Amino acid sequence: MTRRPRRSSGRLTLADVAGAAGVSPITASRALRGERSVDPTLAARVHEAAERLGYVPDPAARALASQRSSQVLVLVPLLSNALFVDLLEAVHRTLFPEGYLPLIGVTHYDSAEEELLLRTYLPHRPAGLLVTGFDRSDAAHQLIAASGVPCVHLMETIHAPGMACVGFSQTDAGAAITSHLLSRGRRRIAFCAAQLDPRVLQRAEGYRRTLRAAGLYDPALELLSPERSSIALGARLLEETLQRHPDVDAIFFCNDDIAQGGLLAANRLGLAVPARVAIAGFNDLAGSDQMVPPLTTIRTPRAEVGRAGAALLLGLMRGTLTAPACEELEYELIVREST
Amino acid sequence: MTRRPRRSSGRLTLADVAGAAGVSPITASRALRGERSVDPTLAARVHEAAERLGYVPDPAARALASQRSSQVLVLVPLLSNALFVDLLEAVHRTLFPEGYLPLIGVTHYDSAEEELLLRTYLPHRPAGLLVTGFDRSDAAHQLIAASGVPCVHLMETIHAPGMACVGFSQTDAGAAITSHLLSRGRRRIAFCAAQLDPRVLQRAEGYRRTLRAAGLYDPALELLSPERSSIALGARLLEETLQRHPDVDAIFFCNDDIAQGGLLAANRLGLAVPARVAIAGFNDLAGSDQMVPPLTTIRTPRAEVGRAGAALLLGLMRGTLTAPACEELEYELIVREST
DNA sequence: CTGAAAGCGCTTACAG
DNA sequence: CTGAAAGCGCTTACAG
Repeated sequence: MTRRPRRSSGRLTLADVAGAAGVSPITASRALRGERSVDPTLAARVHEAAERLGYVPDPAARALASQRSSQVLVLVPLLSNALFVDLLEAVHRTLFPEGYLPLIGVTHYDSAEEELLLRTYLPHRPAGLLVTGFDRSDAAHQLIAASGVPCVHLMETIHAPGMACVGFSQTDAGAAITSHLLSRGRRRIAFCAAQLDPRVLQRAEGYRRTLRAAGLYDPALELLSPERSSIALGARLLEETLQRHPDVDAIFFCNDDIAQGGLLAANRLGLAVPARVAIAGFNDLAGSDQMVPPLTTIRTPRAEVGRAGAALLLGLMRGTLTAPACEELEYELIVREST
Repeated sequence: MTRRPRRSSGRLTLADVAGAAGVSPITASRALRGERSVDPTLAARVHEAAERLGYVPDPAARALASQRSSQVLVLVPLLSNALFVDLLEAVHRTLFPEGYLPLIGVTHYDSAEEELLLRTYLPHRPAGLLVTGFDRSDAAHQLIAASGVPCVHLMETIHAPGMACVGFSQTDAGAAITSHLLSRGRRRIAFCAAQLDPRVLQRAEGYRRTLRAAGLYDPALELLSPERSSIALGARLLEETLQRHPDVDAIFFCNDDIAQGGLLAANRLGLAVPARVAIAGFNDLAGSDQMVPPLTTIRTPRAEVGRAGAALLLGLMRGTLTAPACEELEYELIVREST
């Protein structure tokens, strides 16, 4: 019956485990963290004691002493785009089993919000950082660099030494679906976009490049809305496009949600798809295969981006990977009946 | 030019601020935390110094010393249901400005996963806990209770003293939409459901109660699938229902995503909605108003649940609220052209 | 209202 | 390979 210390939290500590195992706390600490400079017999005794007592290390104490927490900050623009949900799921599946805790931050495509999230979370000394794309404020860049926290950029690729990233070519993917529309004999191909984040603009570039090469580029056929992407907006974009340019015979929507909205508007207006107008989307989101007719789109490798990005970060955090790498993944054209 | 201490992290500490303000670290700590037992003049000097130096408290040190972090663990079943995204957004908007950091955990409707998340995050000593519903393993319940962390239950209400919750009556809402279908003259009303989580089963109860009261309940018209809810599944459920029971004249889908899928299937099959079959959903998710025809549904107050739940938790965490309360919010029947 | 001391539960850095 | 000491940067508990 020992007297309770003045400020004990009642929590089981490393000292308890060490005592039970008959070693010093430092040895127990080393054994539990898997440092291999520990006698296997002692290590086994420590593990057995920890197991038996139900010991769980205190993350706060660990973070304070080591200047590194086990959390990984993941910054995504939005949760309402299923794309990022798939990404986050893959990140979680990769990081969590390895002992890292993903911490989701939502920026709403707003660089001030992103900066605030960084300012708020960086003092927690996350073990790693996963961010979407490259487009952020200078202050945000500096915060990340100054923190020294390993960082991987997701969804886009770039050719810059020292930058770690995993993504795919948004531009090429935009070009691929435009080429597909051309191959279907379409000549007046419109581009409807929302949000206008960097990746959407890259898809626009792919569209322009392809149509210019075919001598069919007409800037008037681009309808770019800064509004948030939504099914309702897609409907409006289709209506507006066809009203202004009745000769349009195909529309490439920058994202499946507005494409679905456009398709539903066509259904409502009694416009035959693809006979009157072909419709293509981007991302292959849930429901696109259930539209009437099913939607042609680009299947983007977001789960793979999440997995590979997290794996890359794992290497950086553990120091097993020294040079930051950039991985470019494949997308896939999914041709369905809407084109 | 002081010599750098052995293990300094280079970080600005409370002692630096205190030194600059000419007070002791404890006084600086108290001033910064807004304790009011501090001379206003000194407090101002501390704030000024902190501001000038750009001091940011170390969350790990704070958590270790106070046995409480500023994170709030929020457990939701899924991120792929827009319902929970809206909930999380509202929680973030309420908690973040008050200095609390929401930490999202996804359970996938799996009690083992929920338990693991709890075991993993509870040692971080979150300031509060927000969980979805009441249905969890005994072990999970005990973990929560033993942690002593204030907890608010979201989305459902219950009559149990000591339980804090914010939700609405899923049963009544299910009854309301069923009544609406009856009022439209429908007599063979089917219920199609997926996921079968507690809240879906409560909606089923509302459906049964209403049809029994009308003398029109037929258990054969319930199609309950344990699969995850999806647009594709909704299509299958509609097809199966109408094939087995050609006399069905209305379907109440337990969630808008399967309702949208059912509606699209009806479009595909050329079934007139609502003439041949009326279709109703639940939750009023994005796109439901854009369907052809637009979908009748129940608008659930998930953002309000998130806001009120977080506000309740705030009171509990700060001790300004002593008795846990239960708040029941309103849902709204949205009648569109599909019924 | 203010402060010197102790402590939160770990890990680092230094010895051996 | 192992350990005693010191330290991470705060807050609590006790005095005054």
